[in-house]
Amino acid sequence: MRASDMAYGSLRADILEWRLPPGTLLAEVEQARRLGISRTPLREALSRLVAEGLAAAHSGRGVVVTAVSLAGIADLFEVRLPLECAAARLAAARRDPAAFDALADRFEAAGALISSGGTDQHAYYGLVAELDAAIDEAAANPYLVQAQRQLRTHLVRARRLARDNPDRLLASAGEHRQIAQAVARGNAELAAAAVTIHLSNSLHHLQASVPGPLDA
Amino acid sequence: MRASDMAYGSLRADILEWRLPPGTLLAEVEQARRLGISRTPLREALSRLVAEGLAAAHSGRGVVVTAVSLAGIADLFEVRLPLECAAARLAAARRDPAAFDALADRFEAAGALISSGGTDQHAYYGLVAELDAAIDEAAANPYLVQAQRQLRTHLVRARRLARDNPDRLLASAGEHRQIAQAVARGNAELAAAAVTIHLSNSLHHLQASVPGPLDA
DNA sequence: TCGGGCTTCTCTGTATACAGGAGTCTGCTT
DNA sequence: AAGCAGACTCCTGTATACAGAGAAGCCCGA
Repeated sequence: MRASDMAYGSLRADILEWRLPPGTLLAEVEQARRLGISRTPLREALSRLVAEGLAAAHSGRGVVVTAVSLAGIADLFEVRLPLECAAARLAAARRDPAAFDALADRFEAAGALISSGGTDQHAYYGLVAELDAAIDEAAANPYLVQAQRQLRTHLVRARRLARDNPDRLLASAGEHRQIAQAVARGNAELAAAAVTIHLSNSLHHLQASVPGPLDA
Repeated sequence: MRASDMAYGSLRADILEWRLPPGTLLAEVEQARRLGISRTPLREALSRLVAEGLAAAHSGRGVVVTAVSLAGIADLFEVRLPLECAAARLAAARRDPAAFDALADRFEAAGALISSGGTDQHAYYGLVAELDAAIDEAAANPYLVQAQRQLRTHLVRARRLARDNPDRLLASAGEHRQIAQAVARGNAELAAAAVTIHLSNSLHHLQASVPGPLDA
């Protein structure tokens, strides 16, 4: 493992999990010392974060962790909607039915688990990530995967703006189950519709649960 | 201007204009000497190219300019279609009518110029880039702009696979005029339809004019 | 003659040293 | 007291030196 890859992964995780909140100044010498590496690989990691949009080069003063705002989330979903729909359509056309049937079953089980109160949020988001990965794999389009990766990165950070309650998690599980089922059946339009519903509900929940625009 | 920015721009232009054809090995010391800079800023430029998908890190042997294939172009357009449609819809909703009316007029003039034989391909592609930029600006969505920038980068390279003939250029000018007009009128669905037609024709032309899959 | 292993060489990955510039603080002037 | 100018300081941007890893070539053995 290269030191720059390690630094990139570490910083990226720290930003995504809000250990490095928006507005944090990432000084080169400080971060290099913190991670136990030299400035050279750290600079490469920082440039990758900047390219990804997780940090911005604050001219002359180093790079700063970018802000997350309500307006930004709306923009994010404006792009996610057509892209996720396209991915779902392609996946429906090229999928392996068994894989998505299995995912649909697991979302049904997750829904039952949530209703019974045994909510494991971390595990649930892992399952969502599995569905995303399965759709990406079925869509088999590297350009699509790259674009999705960028957007999902920002989504992970935006999630922390909202308090996830069991009701929303239960509804989300049902929506994801619908998506997986539609893809499993090879019904592209149904899959796109299910994605549209899910993203619409997801955005609405996010906007409703954030008190005001949070800049930092 | 930073040396790394200069190197990035120079290498990017060289790759896009096929002065560095697919498969070219970009050795650090060689390129650094060619550009008259040190390895440090050159490495930053290379990492940006890799992140952009224009080059790939060939483990242990440096980075190599990525290939352009027919299958890759089909993938590219699979993503471009929903994204350009979304951009056109947003632009139609938020546009400044005068700007797009002016662009429509310029495409009409460009069409007349092409029919009369005075084709200036370079200037025409510049006009297309202006329309793209105007749509981006009107859509006012940074995530969309970033995704589009990535895709259009690869498109520029793919264009060189096809021989542009005056007939196709004339048709393209008409299609772009339709897009600009639809956006100017604020008709989102019409704009999306015009984009769909243009991309479909564009892809068909590309696929028809390439003899076989070109890997390198 | 062909294949495998070893050696060597080159190239990447990393660390560090140096220079230029931007920001800030302080002191002076009005 | 407030504003401006100058200098200082820290931080980024760049160059270079060094080490380790991978690849290629060569030699030896079968």
